Amino acid sequence: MSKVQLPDGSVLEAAERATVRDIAEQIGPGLAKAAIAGRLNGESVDLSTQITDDANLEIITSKDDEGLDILRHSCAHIMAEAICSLWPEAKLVYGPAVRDGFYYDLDLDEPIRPEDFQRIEQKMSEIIAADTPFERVEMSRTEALEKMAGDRYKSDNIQRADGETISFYSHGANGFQDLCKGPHVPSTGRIDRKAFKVMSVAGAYWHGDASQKMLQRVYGTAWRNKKELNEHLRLLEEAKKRDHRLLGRQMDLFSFHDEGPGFAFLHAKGMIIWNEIIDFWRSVHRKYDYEEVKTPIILNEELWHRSGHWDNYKENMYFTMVDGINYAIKPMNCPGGLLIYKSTRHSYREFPIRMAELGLVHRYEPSGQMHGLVRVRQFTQDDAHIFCTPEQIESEIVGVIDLVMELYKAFGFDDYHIELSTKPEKRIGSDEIWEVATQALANALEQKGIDYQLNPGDGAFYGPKIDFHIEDCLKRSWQLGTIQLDFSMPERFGLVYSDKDNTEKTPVMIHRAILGSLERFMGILIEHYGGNMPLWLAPEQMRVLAISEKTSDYAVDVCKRLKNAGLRCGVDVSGEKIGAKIAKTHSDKVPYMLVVGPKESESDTVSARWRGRRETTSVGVEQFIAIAHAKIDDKSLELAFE
RNA sequence: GCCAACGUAGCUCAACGGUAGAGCACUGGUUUUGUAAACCAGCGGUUAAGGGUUCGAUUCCCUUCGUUGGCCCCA
Repeated sequence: MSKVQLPDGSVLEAAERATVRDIAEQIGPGLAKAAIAGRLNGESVDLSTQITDDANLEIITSKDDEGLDILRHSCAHIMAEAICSLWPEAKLVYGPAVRDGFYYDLDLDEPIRPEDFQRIEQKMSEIIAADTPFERVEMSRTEALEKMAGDRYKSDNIQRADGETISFYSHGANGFQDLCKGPHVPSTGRIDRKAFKVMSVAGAYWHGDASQKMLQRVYGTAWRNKKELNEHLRLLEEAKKRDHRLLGRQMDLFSFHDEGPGFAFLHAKGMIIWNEIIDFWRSVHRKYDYEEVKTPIILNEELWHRSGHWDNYKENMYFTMVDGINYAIKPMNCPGGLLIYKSTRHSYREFPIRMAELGLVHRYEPSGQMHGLVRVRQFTQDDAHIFCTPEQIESEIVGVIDLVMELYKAFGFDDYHIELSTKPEKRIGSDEIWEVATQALANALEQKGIDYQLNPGDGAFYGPKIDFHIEDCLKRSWQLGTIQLDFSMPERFGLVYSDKDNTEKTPVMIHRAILGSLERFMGILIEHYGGNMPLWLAPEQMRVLAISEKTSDYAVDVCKRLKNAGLRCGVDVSGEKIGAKIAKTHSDKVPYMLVVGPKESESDTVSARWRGRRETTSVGVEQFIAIAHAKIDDKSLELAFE
């Protein structure tokens, strides 16, 4: 007889050889029916697991996130069986649950094609309909290795598994079995036949190692019921509409061409957004006491040998030759900044020197990496290099974090995560220096009370870094800002300053970018707003729409007055009907539509409606100008007035 | 870079071994319009590029380039 404590604190007596399922039944038949697995002393287990001792137990249903994960993981097994029955030569590698679904990696020479998905789904449906139980078999590691001898993937998985007990799960009439630590749903029928879908297939390296064989990774999605699946599919469709690549074309902001893969062409409207971002960026940097510099794009190759880029970054660089001399196209701005520093003598009294640069860099990216504006081969970094004394490091980093927060907040980004990346394999500088630098970054984060994720081995080659990441509409994570501490570069370049005691010392250098790449930032921003840019960023802030050509003159006049007031105003005096003009303006995502007819013409007003709203508001022209200016100055996200 | 798919008019997509089509956009005309798309006509393509198979290729095969989804990397 064991005592089982439930999450609410109550204690149940468990009968001899009682299973998790039995306890669920003791609690209530409804729960027993909904149960998927249990959490026994904090560990996830099958419903069939026996309770042998006093324990804490929680029943997991599909309502729990973990329950959903288990459901998806079981669905991955079902898909694996389906695929193996269609392609008996397929070797299974690894199939976990992931966000929104699951995948299974397979070694199979014949490519699985999207046309095959329906066949796979059909097979999965049959397996689910058969509703056979998932059965767990345990054995020792040695036995498991023997059992899987000849299967390099499963043998490898066994060797990597924790603990000495290795488990297999089987289900289905044909005895499909797979190495797995579980837990699983009690039987295949617990998956909703109408709530899963095979989504895509892609290549994936074994162990993520590019030198290993490429496997086929089949992605699927699975939900509690059909309604949730449909909602998920709908959200994917919605996300596609927010894709900056699509909006960039629709809104005429930028384009890409075969003549320059990975090099963005910014159109006139895109440049308006670009310049607004930069104007704001400059104003904030002035406030934080930064100076701005500009360094050349092409510099002698020798400089890059000195900086360590040649040894550590050559594969990502472009080179050129002029007058028989080798030059490199800069992939980073730091060496140029160092030369500026060196061009005059420096005293500790000047420190910290905060030298910002909107620097255009080129980095060679393998062709499969490019992605709209967020992954390009040429981009503008909102870079800065801070030269300071060791004592100033922490306060400078805190200052940069404050600046990051202020900039992100203005764009409405509250949802980002921070990573601290440490010493990589390819690096310059001593271990001791790395330790000090890494600690300084960690201290600053802790001082600000910021949660962060540790990324061992992911630092830049010259120092550890703090990165700021944000997600795009398809939930892909992108790095924006970065703060990198560097003790090595100043030494390599022989940077010095005169200290209080009149000795020469080497300054510390902090590299930082906040928006990261302006191209990427703009791409993320477009998705963030779904193309509906706030007034201060909108390429066309308002458009005057004439009811008919009879009021064209007034419309043109109003537009002119708004332009003279510094507003970005357009006018539509075409022969279209007013309904068509409104529809067009709306699809162009213009914040304000100002309709004018004879009535407005007489009273010097406009009939205003704003993006997303059908009602109109009559407002005087001068009054509207004042309202618009106020909203632009506030960087307001809200268009409504009245 | 690797695996897979895709590339047809400015955009979104048809046609799939037998003369390449539609909607939107654009141009001209009719309409003079009161709040989410009036009507008519016209313009627009060596079907990404190159090679091969074939009487004939947009369609089948190969190569290159580009794009998309992943993997590995990264701002």
